[in-house]
Amino acid sequence: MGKTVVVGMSGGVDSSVAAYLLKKQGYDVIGVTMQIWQDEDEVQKEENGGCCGLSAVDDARRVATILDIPYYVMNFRKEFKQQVMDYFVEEYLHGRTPNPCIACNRFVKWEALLKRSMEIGADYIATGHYARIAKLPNGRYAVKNSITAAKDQTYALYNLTQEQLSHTLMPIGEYTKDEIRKIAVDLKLPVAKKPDSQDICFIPDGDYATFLEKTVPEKLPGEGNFVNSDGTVLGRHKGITHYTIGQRKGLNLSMGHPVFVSEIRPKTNEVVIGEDADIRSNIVICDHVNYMGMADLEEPIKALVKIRYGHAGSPCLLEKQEDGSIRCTFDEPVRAATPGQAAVFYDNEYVLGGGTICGNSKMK
RNA sequence: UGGGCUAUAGCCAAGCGGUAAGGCACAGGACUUUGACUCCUGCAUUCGCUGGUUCGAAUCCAGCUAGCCCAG
Repeated sequence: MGKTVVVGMSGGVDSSVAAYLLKKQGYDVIGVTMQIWQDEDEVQKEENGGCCGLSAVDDARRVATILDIPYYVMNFRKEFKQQVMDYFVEEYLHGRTPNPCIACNRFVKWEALLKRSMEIGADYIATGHYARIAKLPNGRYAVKNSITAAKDQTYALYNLTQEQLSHTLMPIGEYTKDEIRKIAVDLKLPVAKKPDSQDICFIPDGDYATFLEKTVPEKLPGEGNFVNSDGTVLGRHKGITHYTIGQRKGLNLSMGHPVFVSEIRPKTNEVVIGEDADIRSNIVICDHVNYMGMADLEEPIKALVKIRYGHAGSPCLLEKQEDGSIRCTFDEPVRAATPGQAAVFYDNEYVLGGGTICGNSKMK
């Protein structure tokens, strides 16, 4: 009897083809779409479909029918609200910049979906991520990069646990985006031409600041001062939730040359403005570390570290500190290491682990 | 009140008689399963105002207005 796998189907091309590939490989495939943020009575808006998009259910169901696999819709709104949306809001209120996709992957797409999938008798869950999973010689599971450098989603997956990885399949990682689209076209899947997802799925218009204003108007800190490193007031800002480290646009400060947000101070409600040089740092500290390809960090090691999605990665030395956090000392300064974002450690193509950036050499 | 200086887009700023550089900001687009960064495109029929000289003025002249500086 074949193994059973639940495929999280977003209604997009990638997860649709993932379901097809797994079926072709002999698995008993069950398609599941996770309802996470959209309201039932609000299912009509369609256009940009995030990874967990709006037309998700309709499209996924049609694909499931074509592939002739069982299909269910599961409700994860509660988990998504708590683990992703609430976290997202809280981070901004504390002057940090969250990455909701990472939280969603860890706690919703994997934790919650895996649990429920196991309950209905599945052996694995699978998604349409451009990444692979490997079991290393040391016995640990690690996310491995996609074969196509142009589309690599390992960064957003660093926070998965060994337990989760051991029950996960990622068939898409063996293909390029073009190949996936071609497969979809050949299968005549209705989602073959669907554009890639982008933006935060629960904020389709990308205007997260307005989202915060609607969600927690009473908690927003309000206007404050832009200051430079001397403390000189340069102007007024719209509230710290509107900014992130390294940001240039939207400051409305005409200094004659580009300036960037170099620090956010929630306590004084100040946004510090600096030069390009001011947002480069050699040392980045991260906590809430998740060990993946390595079980722990006993001795300092060299690694490639990405400090944001799409970052090529920079060489640095990783050292574990007494409190369990990890200090990354980069060979060359990195730009705009931002608290709340993730630092993900790589050994060539494998993810060794990662953590949440909590500070850099420009901060005390 | 005398004397001097300066007035060019939201900000800074070239221009010096031949038909308005550039930077910043801003807007739109590209890129992107987070926020950013980056890249591309756009952005003064007009030079404080009113007249004059000239084939032709932001550029020269006069007056007016405003701001700055020095005298008092």
